[in-house]
Amino acid sequence: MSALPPQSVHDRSDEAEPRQRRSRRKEARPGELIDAALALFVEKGFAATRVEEVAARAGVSKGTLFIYFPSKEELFKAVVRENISGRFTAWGEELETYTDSSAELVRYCMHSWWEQIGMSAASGITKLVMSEAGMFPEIAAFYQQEVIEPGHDLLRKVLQRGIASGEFRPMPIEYAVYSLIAPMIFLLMWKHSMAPCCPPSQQLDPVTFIDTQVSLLLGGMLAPSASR
Amino acid sequence: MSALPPQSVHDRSDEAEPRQRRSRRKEARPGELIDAALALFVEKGFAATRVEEVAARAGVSKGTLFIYFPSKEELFKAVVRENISGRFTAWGEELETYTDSSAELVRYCMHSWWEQIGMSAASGITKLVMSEAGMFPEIAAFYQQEVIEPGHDLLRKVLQRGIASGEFRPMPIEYAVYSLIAPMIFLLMWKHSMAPCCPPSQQLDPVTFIDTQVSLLLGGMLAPSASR
Amino acid sequence: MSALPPQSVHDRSDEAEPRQRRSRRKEARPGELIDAALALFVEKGFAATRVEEVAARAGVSKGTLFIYFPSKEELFKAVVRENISGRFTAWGEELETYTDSSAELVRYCMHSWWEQIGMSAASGITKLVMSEAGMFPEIAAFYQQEVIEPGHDLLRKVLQRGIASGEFRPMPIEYAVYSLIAPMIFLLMWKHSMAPCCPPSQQLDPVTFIDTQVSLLLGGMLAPSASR
Amino acid sequence: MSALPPQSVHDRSDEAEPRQRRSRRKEARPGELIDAALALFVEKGFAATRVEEVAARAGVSKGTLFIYFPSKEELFKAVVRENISGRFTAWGEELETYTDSSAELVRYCMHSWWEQIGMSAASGITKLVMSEAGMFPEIAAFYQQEVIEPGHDLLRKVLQRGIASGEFRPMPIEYAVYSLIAPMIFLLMWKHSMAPCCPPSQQLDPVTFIDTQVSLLLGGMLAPSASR
DNA sequence: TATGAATGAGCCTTCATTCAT
DNA sequence: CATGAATGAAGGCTCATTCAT
Repeated sequence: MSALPPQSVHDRSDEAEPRQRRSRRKEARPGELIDAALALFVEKGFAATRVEEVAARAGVSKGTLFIYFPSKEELFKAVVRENISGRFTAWGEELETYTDSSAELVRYCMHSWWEQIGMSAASGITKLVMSEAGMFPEIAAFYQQEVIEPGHDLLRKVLQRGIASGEFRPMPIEYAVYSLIAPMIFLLMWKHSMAPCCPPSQQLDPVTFIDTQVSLLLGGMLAPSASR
Repeated sequence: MSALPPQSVHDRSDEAEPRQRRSRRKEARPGELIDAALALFVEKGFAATRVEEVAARAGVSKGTLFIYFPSKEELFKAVVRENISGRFTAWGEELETYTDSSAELVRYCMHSWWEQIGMSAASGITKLVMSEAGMFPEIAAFYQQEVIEPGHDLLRKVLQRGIASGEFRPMPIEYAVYSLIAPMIFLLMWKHSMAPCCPPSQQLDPVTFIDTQVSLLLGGMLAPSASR
Repeated sequence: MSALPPQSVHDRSDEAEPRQRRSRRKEARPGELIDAALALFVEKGFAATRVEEVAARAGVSKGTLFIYFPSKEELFKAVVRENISGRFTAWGEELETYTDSSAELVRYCMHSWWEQIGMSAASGITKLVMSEAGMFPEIAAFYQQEVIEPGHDLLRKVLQRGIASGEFRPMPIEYAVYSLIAPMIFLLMWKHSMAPCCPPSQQLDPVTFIDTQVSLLLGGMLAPSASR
Repeated sequence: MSALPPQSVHDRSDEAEPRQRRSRRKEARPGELIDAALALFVEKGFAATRVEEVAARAGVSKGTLFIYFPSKEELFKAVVRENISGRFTAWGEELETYTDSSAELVRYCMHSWWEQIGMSAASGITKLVMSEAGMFPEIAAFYQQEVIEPGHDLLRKVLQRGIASGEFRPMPIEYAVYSLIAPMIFLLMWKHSMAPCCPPSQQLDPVTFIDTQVSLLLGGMLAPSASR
């Protein structure tokens, strides 16, 4: 995990050198707007977010936003599109060369996903997409296709690897994959929905949650011979 | 309908006997409005749902809605309040008298929940609450307190029952409970968000999903001695 | 001309009895809005007229306008549609039974048109349509078809009547018709465009203008035998 | 270009020799902008024309336009000012030396006006001024003063010449002049408004129209003695 | 009590105008 | 001078809410 390529898909966090005002920013604008929009859409929902807020958060005026995005809706789509992790191919390659046990691989996948997606700002889009799916069915379908499906494929391979090696017992793969996806989706929804409204006593620690979850699931996946 | 297990929390679905139109409906109005609102809020979100639509779906005029609910926001709160299952106490009693194995109990809980909550019209409020949590933090907190917590307590007891009897191995109970909750929440979100946008090939069968999920988790919960 | 049926196509000028506020006005609203819109569109043009002004002039709020017309553009179309004179059929019948000379008939037509169209509030739509033709080609085509054409047909019949009776000499009828139309259109445009901006010394008296115009044209139309 | 009959007021149509790009164009800029603006204003109206379009059509950037014209309104005024024919003095001189009959002179004036004004790009300003008179009263008054009045004076002289020579009968001169102006204004309005929206079957041929119009009017102007 | 016409605050979007480069 | 990114006032349109009937 250490040597992995940089974090988030697009990185504009460092406002390091305030060089030439105009020209430099011009290229940065769309990204800054998308970041601002992501944060606000996730927090308040699409409808309740005013474009003026987004613009203000990106440090520009309302009009400027419309230079880069023809409408609020297109901004939304851009937010989703831009935050769709293309990391799956990288992960796919990582999987090919993985040498440890499949149980370890499952555990690694889950934690890795959390660290790279779940903890990043991009984590909000899943919540966003699920919340706004009713209003943007195409977006939801698109997300399903571009994010859920690839992730699903990756995990299927992981489980097949384990079954092929005899480490895992046979299982209904398609549903078992969802057993891995479900807690992660839950974690995201929780983080962005209930967590901010709950007292500290009821906060979930993601890493512990994932650990527990994986341990339990692996208990059901590992072949009896591979006793623990 | 009489001998059936307690259906939905409130039932106005059957327009069976059109007795006295006026009088009967008068009392039913708020409930009909809440049902209509629930359906629309879940489908389109709070902001994108017009009160006029809600009224129309309930068969009344826009003005009438405001006789029963002082504002759209209050309508929302009423929707959540009204759909909060008070079934937990009933389930609690059921648990006390349950005699089968704890593994069976877990399985029973999950399926029972799905049949009574997940499949009902009320299933949407969870999606609703999570989606709108950003806009209605009090509602989210309220939901957490009135629904999640009791459910959590119930499941905790189930697990403790298994551990106490030696059927389950020791485990971090709080997180293990979330291992049971997570897939159910995921299922709800899925049903109301992605499912309507996905091709048939990618639809989840809830029962199979729950089955697989429970089997895998139980694999991790059951004590080694209780080998399968 | 005195005994002619009522003036303007639709008459809402008399706010006589302020009976019941709500109900009575409801039916009057669209008409009041159309009248207000006509006046403002003619005066300032389509784009420079704010819907709020129209509403204010009709004595309602901005929102009310949109109850009756889905958009400013539809309001514009309604203004044109509503002001399209259906008087042509009545004139057509009048023509059939006319017994005086064709020269008199021509003169009568011109003055009659001025009194019934030119002087009415509806006179502005011609100016409006011509001014906005570039932005509303369909409207212009519609107007051409529903107003210009019927008027053209009527005048053609008048000229044919004169030629058939030998009162007029043969002439290129289509263009001769435009010789009658042109000064009337000019008069309208003038009234709504230049007149309000010109000093009194340069105002045209419509009746004198029409008189002169008709006299001159008839000079060219009358057969030589019918010497004056 | 030197020996040619006085074309349009300003001519930038021929991009013939692409000499020194920069320097030559620099001087031409305002004119190119005015031409572009004229075309667009006539086509779409003042309000519906975006300055950016004008700039683009003139091949410069939006900002450049504002170097030459302080505001869109000033651009409009410049368009009108620039297109005001100073040809009246030339025509006035032509009139002094004209030797043919006054009837011929009238005919000549009308056709000449059409060829030099009506057919040129500048023909649109009349339509423009009349359409936008409500929004730009000063412009309308200015136009009246600088264009209509001189033209009116010229035609008055023509008629007076005919009356003085006994060729024309006495007539109310001021209104008779408008009898000549009206069809020309109508023709312009028609060309720029209805014509583009009408089917070919209803197109007017300007020359035939003018011919017919003049013939008819002359019929009413010529003294009886001067029988045809 | 039920209705639905009316309201007006609010938001998205446009576009003339400015100004740093 | 030329550019085009940025601005922000203005205006079309929506919709929750009110209230006379």
